[in-house]
Amino acid sequence: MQVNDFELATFLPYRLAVLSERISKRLAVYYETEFGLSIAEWRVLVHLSRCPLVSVREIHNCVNLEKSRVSRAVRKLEVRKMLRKSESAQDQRLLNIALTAKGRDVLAKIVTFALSFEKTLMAALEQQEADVLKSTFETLHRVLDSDPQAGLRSRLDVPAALPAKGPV
Amino acid sequence: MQVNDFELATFLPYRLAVLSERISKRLAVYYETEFGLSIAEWRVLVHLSRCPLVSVREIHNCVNLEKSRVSRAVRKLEVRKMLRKSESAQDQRLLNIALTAKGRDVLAKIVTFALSFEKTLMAALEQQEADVLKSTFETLHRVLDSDPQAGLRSRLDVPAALPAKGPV
DNA sequence: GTTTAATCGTTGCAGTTGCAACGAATAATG
DNA sequence: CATTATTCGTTGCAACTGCAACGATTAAAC
Repeated sequence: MQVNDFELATFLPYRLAVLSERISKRLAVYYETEFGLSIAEWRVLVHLSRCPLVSVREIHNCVNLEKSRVSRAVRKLEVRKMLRKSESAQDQRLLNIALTAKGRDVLAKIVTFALSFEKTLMAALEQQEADVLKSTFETLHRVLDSDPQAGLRSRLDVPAALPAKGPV
Repeated sequence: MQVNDFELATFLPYRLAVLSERISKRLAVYYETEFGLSIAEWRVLVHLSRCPLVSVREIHNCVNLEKSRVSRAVRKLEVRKMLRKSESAQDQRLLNIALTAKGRDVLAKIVTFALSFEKTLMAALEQQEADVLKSTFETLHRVLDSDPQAGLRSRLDVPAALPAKGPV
């Protein structure tokens, strides 16, 4: 193997990383300048809109964030009154985290922008391209699923059809 | 727009980020445990194998890394004797950065692994999927190219066919 | 030729990150 | 019941990050 044969510009992991970062940063420009939120905080808000009363661990298991990162994002969102923390009655180790009205308002605005941004991206693709892209994500994830050295896939990233037994 | 209609799991920027991170981390497991390298250092090494005598700025322009990140990666690689720094004769602001034999050896091993890893990923895709994926990357980049709020695309990430006038 | 502007690589700084370890609470074991 | 394991959310810490500013060098402007 000649080292010089290697082309970073066509190397799949690199291409994915560059595109992904560029897209994420464009979105972040919006919610950072508009609401001073980080990507972790944005993901936490989104998860709370689907799951109204959840623990730190559950968020961690669902949105691909380290639990310490979730913990810190939650604290910041609490300080800014976008969510409320209370302790679970059944299990005092757990937190019940829930959106406030303010959190819901902010999230609604970001979601509106996020969807229109996504629409702009997808509009540039042929229908067939969009379909292939979707199935490609799953195919590549499956390759990693069978690689013991690869990290695990978050529950939410596994298509609902797949076996999803028990709680997160 | 109902906030609850928003599904993170099918949101393109999120899906891209999750997949990209999972793939990059799998690769990093190799070069971190084997050679103690970071992703920035790995990209610097790769670039040097194509461009034997380059400056910090040139690496920065080519591999999507902040110049301070490049500067620090270069220093670490120099300490570990994988590259050599010398100052340019024509312009004393510039550095001439070049791989050492050791750097070439280490890089060759990583490249071997990287290519076989990429092959494993691509082998799971139909030929048509692979082609579509490639064009999809370019299509999405072009959408961002026309968005003034999006970051610029690095030179190396623009297909050679596109106008590439003048030095980086 | 002198002054001003631009570019080079580096670094100070403040904020963020992941990891490991922690105390508190619950579950499992004997 | 008592003891041991496990799980919860948090935090200390060291490493990393991006940004802005820096001195040094070169280019541009006048």
